[in-house]
Amino acid sequence: MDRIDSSLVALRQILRATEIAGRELAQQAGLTSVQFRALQMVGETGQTTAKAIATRMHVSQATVTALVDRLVTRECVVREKSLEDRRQTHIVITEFGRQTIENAPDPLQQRFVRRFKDLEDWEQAMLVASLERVASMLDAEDLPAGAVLTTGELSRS
Amino acid sequence: MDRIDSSLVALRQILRATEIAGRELAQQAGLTSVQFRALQMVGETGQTTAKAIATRMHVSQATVTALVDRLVTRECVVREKSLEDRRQTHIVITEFGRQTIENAPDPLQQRFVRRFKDLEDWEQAMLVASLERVASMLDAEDLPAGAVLTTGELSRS
DNA sequence: CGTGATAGTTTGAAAGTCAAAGTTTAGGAG
DNA sequence: CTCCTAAACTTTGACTTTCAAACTATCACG
Repeated sequence: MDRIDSSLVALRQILRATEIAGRELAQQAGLTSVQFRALQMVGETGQTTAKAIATRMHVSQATVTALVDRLVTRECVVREKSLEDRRQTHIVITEFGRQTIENAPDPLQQRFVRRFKDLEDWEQAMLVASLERVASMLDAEDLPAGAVLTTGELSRS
Repeated sequence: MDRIDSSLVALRQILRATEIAGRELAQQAGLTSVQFRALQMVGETGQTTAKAIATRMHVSQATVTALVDRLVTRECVVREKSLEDRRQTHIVITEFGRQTIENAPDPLQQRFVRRFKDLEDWEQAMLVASLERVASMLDAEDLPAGAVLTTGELSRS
């Protein structure tokens, strides 16, 4: 069955393109991709907790501590003790951090969106249906996923 | 335009599922995902050169040297000076390395393939067309990509 | 035989990652 | 009110990935 190969190859290409774009994106922003991903999360709401980042990135809290240390050094975020629950630390994005995100264009996503808009109506519908189908075939459909196209690194879980 | 969001979300889910599966896969094999990827490449043909791995993984040769060092330590591969061109070193997979690959099932890919086979003919055709379409929209269609579903980490390029 | 390009290794440094142990705070049982 | 457990975080120590730059060994060509 050759279609299986075709589909796997296409899927792999999509993954690779995203991976490479992620590198460039982060590099352009002067951060590593991991740092950039974390910063994006903070940026979504303006502030979060270390725990939330750890959970979303599937990484330990210790890792997040180290990661946030670096974002603090780069003045993209600041730590603020929570007043409600003093065990928590709010990670708050700085103006500089916000600009870093904004000034980092995502050529990959832009390209995709631009081309998607150019498609015929039925084509758009087909693509959405297909992508959702594939996601469900990977048992991915219930994973939380913001509408942001950024790959992350790997390592143990 | 809501379809754009839907498509990006689905795409992101696919990426995440792959990412997570990659971690588990490598972990099960007792290697890191980077090591596993490299081992897979060696396994494809039984042997390669450091340069080839570096090129395919988009990392520097120095990185590959370090990586291969670990695969050698774990007895998954051995280094052999090339006889034709003595500058080259062939990275050759060992029996143990081969077993490591074989014993590491890829649940994600298997799941996908299994479900893909269950689809109606027209659905398969649609999925392939859609995936290839998306790949081309990401300018990914000319990237070399084996028919293997594994994500890689990131970092600078 | 030089001389420049190629393939790899070494070295030193930054970053991501975790487990395990430690700190501080919250919240409930008594 | 006190004590104990759980939760949120940090610290420490160790490993891996990654690179740039410097170095070694070889090839290939004039």
